[in-house]
Amino acid sequence: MILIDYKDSRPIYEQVVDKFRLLIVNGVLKAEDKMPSVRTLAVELSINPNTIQRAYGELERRGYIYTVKGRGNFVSDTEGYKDEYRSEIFGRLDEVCDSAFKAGITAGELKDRIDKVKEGESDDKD
Amino acid sequence: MILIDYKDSRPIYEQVVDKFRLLIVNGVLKAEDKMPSVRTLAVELSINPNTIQRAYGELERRGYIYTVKGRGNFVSDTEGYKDEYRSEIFGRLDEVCDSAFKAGITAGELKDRIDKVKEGESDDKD
Amino acid sequence: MILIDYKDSRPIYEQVVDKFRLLIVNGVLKAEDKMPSVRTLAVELSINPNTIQRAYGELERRGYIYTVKGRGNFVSDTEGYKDEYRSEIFGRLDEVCDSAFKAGITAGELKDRIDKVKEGESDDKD
Amino acid sequence: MILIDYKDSRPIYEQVVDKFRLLIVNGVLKAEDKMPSVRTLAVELSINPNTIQRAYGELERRGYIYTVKGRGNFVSDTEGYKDEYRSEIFGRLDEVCDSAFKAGITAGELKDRIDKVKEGESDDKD
DNA sequence: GTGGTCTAGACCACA
DNA sequence: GTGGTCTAGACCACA
Repeated sequence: MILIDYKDSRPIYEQVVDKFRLLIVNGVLKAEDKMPSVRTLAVELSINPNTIQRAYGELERRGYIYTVKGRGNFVSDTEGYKDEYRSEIFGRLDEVCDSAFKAGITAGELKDRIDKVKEGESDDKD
Repeated sequence: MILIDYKDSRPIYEQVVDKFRLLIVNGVLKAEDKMPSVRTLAVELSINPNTIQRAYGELERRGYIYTVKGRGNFVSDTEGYKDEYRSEIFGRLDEVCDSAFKAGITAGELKDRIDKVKEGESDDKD
Repeated sequence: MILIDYKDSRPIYEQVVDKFRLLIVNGVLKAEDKMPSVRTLAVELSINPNTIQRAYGELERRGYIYTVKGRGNFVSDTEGYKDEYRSEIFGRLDEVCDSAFKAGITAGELKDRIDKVKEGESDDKD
Repeated sequence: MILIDYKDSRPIYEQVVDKFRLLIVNGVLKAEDKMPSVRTLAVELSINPNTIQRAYGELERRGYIYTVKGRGNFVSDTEGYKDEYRSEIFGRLDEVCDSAFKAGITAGELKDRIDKVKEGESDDKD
């Protein structure tokens, strides 16, 4: 369900947070779904439970999951977070555009690139 | 010329590297231009000279500047790096598209957004 | 009669204790009233019976209810506890005042606020 | 500067967070002041550095301090937080009033109590 | 010296 | 079994 990339310079707990966040905002994990237990996931990923704990703590703090003591962690109602995530993506796009225009790349070139990525995407599915 | 943001979580040396890199690839600093001396810049930014040294070392390692002993640091011929930087931006765009498509954002929506950013950009210049 | 909030960070048994305690000290449940049976309440709230048992044990320990073997749990004579509860509330008020004065809030501001809450209260009842 | 109460049921890291938070919102620690280093404070309080780290992380997340890598932690500009803290206190007062009115305590009794606390306060200073 | 991450392992509260 | 806290100790990046 989740894979750690040890070549990634980002800390492990952050990778775990991001992976689950994507699963949640993209609807793979749905509201009220049970998260894997801290210990289970720790064993599965060969990671220290403390590190998973930290990741789950972060996810809880950001509202993606909630904890019921003695029972485990569960996915929160996430509809609001989907919009937030869309805004975040558009924000990232804005930054790319900004850098691009400064570097003399035109809007047309950016749009062409989007089409290319879109095609690649469809190819994957075919 | 350069401003350090102490509340930015990225290390100072990295901020310095990035700022100069942008000035260079976007043509503000041109080939053979002299870089400010380590000491001067350190004083100007109230930063430890070791940190500037490290930033310059990194810029040299990546080919953006070169050192002449006893004379200082100079901007390299950067034409090649401009292409590299363009590729980097397109790479970032690819990642944004990827996230966007997974989140159900369409190519059309992305293109509309690009137009909006483009307009904002021109407004600034008017 | 009682609602559990799974997103509340407090343990479930504690929520149950507090809810009943309020019902008792505020006179909603009166001396000699029969408490719902452990099993009934467990089913009703979809909670582990052990958890209800623990809550009832705590309520008994603190004197709010008593157990008659084979017949169930009953509300104790609670007059004394009402005074105790009043003291508790005044104690909480003392703490708030303490924080308030340290933060530069005046007694007058606190009193005005009390009046506002009082008004809101009456409005609810009208 | 800070004292840990081992009889307090709240976790140590939370006590540390609260203590510093009060020092900051009540103006004892001012913007740009340097926080004690993680290690120093750990030794001083005979607490594991990890626990201090966690407390500082929480303070940073909530905006009270910021970290400069390799240099230490510093108090953020806190003017905004003072208002927030005042609101928090009034919120706590609201809850107390709520419980009080339900328990049959009158607004007048609450106000009298405030005056008493106020007097006690002044006595301390005399 | 300063903070950041992670592991190993213990102990506790809760269900 | 489930999460929460804490310690001891290591190793790393940054200034």
